[in-house]
Amino acid sequence: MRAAREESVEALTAPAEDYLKAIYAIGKGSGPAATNEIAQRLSIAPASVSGMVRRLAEQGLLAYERYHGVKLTESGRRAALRTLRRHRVIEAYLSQALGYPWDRVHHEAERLEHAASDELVDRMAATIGEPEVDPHGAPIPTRDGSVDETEYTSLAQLDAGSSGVVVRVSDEDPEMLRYLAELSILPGKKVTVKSRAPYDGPITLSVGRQELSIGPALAANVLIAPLADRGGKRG
Amino acid sequence: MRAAREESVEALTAPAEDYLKAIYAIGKGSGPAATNEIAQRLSIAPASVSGMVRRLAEQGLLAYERYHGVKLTESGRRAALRTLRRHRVIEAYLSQALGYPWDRVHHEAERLEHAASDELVDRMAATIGEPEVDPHGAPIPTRDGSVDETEYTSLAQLDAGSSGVVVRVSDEDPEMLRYLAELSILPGKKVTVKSRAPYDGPITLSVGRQELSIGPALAANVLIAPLADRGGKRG
DNA sequence: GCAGAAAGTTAGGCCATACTAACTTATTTT
DNA sequence: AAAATAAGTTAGTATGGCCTAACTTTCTGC
Repeated sequence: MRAAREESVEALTAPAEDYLKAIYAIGKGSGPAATNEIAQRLSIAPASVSGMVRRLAEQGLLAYERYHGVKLTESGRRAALRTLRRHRVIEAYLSQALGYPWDRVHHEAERLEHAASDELVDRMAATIGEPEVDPHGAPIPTRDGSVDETEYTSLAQLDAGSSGVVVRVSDEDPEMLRYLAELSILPGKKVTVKSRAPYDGPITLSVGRQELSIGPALAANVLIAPLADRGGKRG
Repeated sequence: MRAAREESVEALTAPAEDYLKAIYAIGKGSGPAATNEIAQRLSIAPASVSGMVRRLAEQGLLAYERYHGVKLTESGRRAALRTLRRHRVIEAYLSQALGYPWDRVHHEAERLEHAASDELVDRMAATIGEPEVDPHGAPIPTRDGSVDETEYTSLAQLDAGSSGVVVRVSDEDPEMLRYLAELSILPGKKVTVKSRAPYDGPITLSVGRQELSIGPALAANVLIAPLADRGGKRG
């Protein structure tokens, strides 16, 4: 068995790190990822994915079976989490230490995550008090590669009458983030679903003292930790 | 004349930025740079430089005459200064805001300078009070592209009996930086040359209360703003 | 002013990463 | 289970950035 030789510690290129992150996100850490899905997430042609995936598999980062998608190996998973940690620590640092607006930290972190050393990232984390989540509520992997992988319900799935605390919003679309901030739908806020119109209609909810209505597409981007039903209509 | 089309605002690649920085450093901002010198500074083969230099010239960043070296165009100079500003602001920020050790800020900044946005760099600069020099004493270009290009004397050129203030030390060699720090030869310190042994022999100087001897190779890496001669032996 | 040395360039490769077009395999539908 | 569709791969090409080897130009020393 000489496979171990392939897993040498060459530094990963920026595109390689992006592939691993994408595959991690698609498979929620351990599941398989389809070629087309990777391509779509990275905005590249599916044909390009085949080639890159082969190279990453040769490096021992992916388990790849032709025509059947890929999965991260243990070493691939570690690499993905390392990048994810960098990304999220950088986001948190930009936001907390430099007053960077929350709708733009993601974009900046996308580039910095490939350039920042682990030492820098650790110093950033220490400086802002070892945060556990990034500004959008995404959990920050620890130095040794563990993460909270709890899966939350999205606001779009919450029944009328239910309440919950916003734990996380998706981070990529600046415009959406600005809108959510305007509505004060932010991590930590308590929301209650008042009603849901049928046929993918608007969802009415209360956040703090406000009452507002949002579409299901937006609601799907808001993850919730449900609270006990406050005893209203059910099912 | 359609040459202007070539000068479009495509983002520069990291290697391109490195070439421009090197050419700037060699030509002190405006002079010509020889192929071999660029190659040496970037640790690549001279043949590789020819190719890259052609591409950069096509983009309007360099004035290139085959067999006669290159010079930065105005647009190339601006690009070089933009990168230099990023580099030095990042160094200053790492040092002041994150307690990064001064012998390692250069290395970290070398990668971050290609990834950090102008906005980030401006925020960093603002956060640490718009510094004018980096931790090694190198002047930081302003947002609008001006720099102090004063040329200082090196400690190796200072006559016995002369004094001066250390304004800058070269930043690339961590070991050297640690040694200089140990000797307390740091920007801002006053030094006086006590004596110089002939045939490139050691230079004896006083720094604060200490008296010490260094070789000319090291002394050449320390730039000095001379003070009035304190009236000793001359010539 | 010419020979040899030094400097610089071209030629021909290589690798990573992307692309399109054409083909193959897998899945779904009927 | 055959046909249609979707998903995935291969083939061939491009580009940026690097390499070595071989060639050309420029400079230097007599």
